[in-house]
Amino acid sequence: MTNSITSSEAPVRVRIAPSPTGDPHVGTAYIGLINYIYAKQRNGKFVLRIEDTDRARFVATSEQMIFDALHWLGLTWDEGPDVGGPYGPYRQSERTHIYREYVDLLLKNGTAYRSFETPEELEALRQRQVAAKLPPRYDGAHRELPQSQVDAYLAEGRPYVVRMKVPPHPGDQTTSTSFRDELRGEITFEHSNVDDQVLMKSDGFPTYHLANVVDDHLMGITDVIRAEEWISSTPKHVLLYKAFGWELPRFWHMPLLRNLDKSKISKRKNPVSLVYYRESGFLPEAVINFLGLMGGGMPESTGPVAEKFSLAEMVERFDVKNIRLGGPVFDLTKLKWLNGEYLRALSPEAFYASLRTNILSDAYLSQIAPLIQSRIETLGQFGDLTIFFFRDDVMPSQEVFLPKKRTLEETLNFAADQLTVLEAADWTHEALEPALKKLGEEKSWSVKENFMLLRAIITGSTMSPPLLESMVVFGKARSLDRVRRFLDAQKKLANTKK
RNA sequence: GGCGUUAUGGUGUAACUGGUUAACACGUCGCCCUCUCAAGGCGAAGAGUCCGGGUUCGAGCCCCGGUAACGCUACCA
Repeated sequence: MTNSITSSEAPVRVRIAPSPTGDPHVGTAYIGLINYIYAKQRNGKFVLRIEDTDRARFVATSEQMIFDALHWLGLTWDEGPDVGGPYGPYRQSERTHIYREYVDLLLKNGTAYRSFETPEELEALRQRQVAAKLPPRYDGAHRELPQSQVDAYLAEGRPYVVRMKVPPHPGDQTTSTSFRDELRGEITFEHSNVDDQVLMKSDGFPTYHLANVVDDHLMGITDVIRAEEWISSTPKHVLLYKAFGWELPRFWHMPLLRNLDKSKISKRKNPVSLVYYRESGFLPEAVINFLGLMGGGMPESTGPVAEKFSLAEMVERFDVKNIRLGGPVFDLTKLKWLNGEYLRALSPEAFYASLRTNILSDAYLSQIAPLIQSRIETLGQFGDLTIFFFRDDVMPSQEVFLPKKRTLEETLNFAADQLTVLEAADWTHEALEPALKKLGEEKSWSVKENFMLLRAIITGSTMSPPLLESMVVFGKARSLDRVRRFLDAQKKLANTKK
């Protein structure tokens, strides 16, 4: 079967739909950039929608950080939770009544069903399938549950999820779904490879798949431009559009940004937080320019000049036809060069102003000053104690970070544990202290050893202003990156010694 | 394992509807400039286009078959 394509006359409406689960991600900026350009070039609308349906991973401060980061890059949206618009609300947690309504629709027309298994039962099923070398998939046990049974379960208040009934079924005998990816052509999936996806979780929140399709339709989205990782999910989405009887948007799947080793870009191997880039002193122009280099899109470039362009120039000259599908490596080396180019191009006044707003801001310095006031005898010593706030290459030697009574291996393992704790923690003194101490107790590391190791990693020294206060001022993104870079460097060191 | 996607120097990209020794940028190395380090200038090395077939006078571009990498395979997005 082939599905019809949205008529090209419809006014273009695109969107990005980040999840507020942590720091704003460089991948969000990348997809945001492409969407922004696409909309601007066609006089379309660019929508920002917050996909906060995952309660477990929700981070309260994340949404504002996403707004700030995108604004920092100069990407502005026409509709969104903060600016409103005719298709709101733009926060999925405020639309749950809508999803419920549409799920009922599917339940009624026989394209979805309730499934009453517990997570444990599903896990057991999965284990059995994996053991038998079968593809792990829902077995459809509750697909055709008798109505009496469903009513009985419902009456006893048994929790359930709603699943999509992937054809073939009485209302739809098709065995495969094809859709057009605008960058790749037709892609086909056999239904035997499409799982009966959960559409609504037992907590009443929709999954991405349901919320996404419902919102895209209700918000009049004409072009879904998203990352390649969604290709495998697209048949589910197409099936949903079909179940609702809705017209399909165009699908564009952009290549995935990669680490140096070609895996999907990840915080373990690359700074991915936009906050990190801002706080480390990258200019938004450079970041945008660099992102624009990823995956092509700009016309043939054969000179040093052609590789440097502004957001406005991208809107002018970017062409989706030029997009390359190989996953581009997000290589900091080139970004740094580009950033240097932009820095050098600044007037001395602008450069100084940038320094003052980004690195030497009053806000930042006034937080640092109290940390060292009682620790210095002349103002001239300010730099001695605070240099780690302003350096990029802090890397303690083994004699600095390794506790006397610990082996290298257990120390690095503990540092990795610290990283895990820090990643999950709210970035306040009140939250960090107990979290770290708890870890120390669990692993039998004294408070002194515990904090000293982290101090060494963050400050590069065994002597510093109060650690936790310093980390709070230094910021989560950069602190975490410092720990990750430390672990990474130690790992490489160990490998070269072998 | 299954399904899907992708494949040009170390990295990002270029190469008109197949047409000369595969181009540019980053990085690397060398030289110049210079009190140092950058920046800047000049130059060099580095791919024969994942592999194997085929079509063609001619293939990075077309066809077939492999391989590898990556993604998905959650009541995460």
